[in-house]
Amino acid sequence: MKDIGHCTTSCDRIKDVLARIGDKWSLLVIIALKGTGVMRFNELKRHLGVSQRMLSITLRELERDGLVTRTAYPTVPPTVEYQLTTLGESFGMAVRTLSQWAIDNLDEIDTARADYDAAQQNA
Amino acid sequence: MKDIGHCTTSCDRIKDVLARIGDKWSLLVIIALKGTGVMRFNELKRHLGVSQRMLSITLRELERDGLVTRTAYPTVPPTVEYQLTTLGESFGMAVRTLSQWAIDNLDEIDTARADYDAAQQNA
DNA sequence: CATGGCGGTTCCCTTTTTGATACTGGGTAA
DNA sequence: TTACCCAGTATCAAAAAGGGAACCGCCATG
Repeated sequence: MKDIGHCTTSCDRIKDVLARIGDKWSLLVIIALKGTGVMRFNELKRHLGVSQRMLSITLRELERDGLVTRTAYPTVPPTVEYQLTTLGESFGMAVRTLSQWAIDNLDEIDTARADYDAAQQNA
Repeated sequence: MKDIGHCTTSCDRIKDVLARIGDKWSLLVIIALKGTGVMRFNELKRHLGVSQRMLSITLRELERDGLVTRTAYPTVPPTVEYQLTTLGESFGMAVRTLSQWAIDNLDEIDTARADYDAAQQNA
């Protein structure tokens, strides 16, 4: 019998949502779209340095979750544009808080990490 | 020659910090400690439903990054307490924005997902 | 004619991550 | 005596994530 976490109120929901949109590429796509507004597939690919396979999967999931819209124009060569939905924008705001914190505090983390490693080496 | 992303200003830093503290267990530990104040190892383990291996790794990284403190008391059986540092508290604030968004919008994501799947099945 | 670009999908292979299990050691409760 | 608890560590197996290349149709360019 497994020990099921006693965190039914919010922990499980957070776990759920993190499992869905908490991966690296999803967050980076959201951030990119939030900054640029609308982007095409290969534009995102070059911008993020992500493989087309991962980008394809990531965008499909984000569209499925209602965070981005996909608009295809029947041109040759094909043109497909991605942009955030209202829900996606709202998520982008929350992500922005996190990424801003990251930018502001990365140096402090680096320092703490160096200190820790130095202390470990002496021990 | 690989295509190196043109996102040198903030994208790489965000990528860095997400690689460090953006994983599921780190975020959940931060949230748990933020809510409870101080917790012991097995207390966290039971609360989150995480394997001891992952919890051990996660806590060591969080301590290394200066986000949590680890205090061991030489009792028998051993007692080890974890709590957020000031930096960890500050990170907790940013995480809280994200987790609150998760709680508020998970239903909407579920709906969008169901709609998408239904539309796919008809196609 | 051959090549390249767009926006993907599919297959294969490698790397990374994660979970489960067993072990430590000493005190304490059954 | 036997079993359990805490706070881990070490090891192995399974699963997931991710990269690379090949392929699609179709048009423009060299």
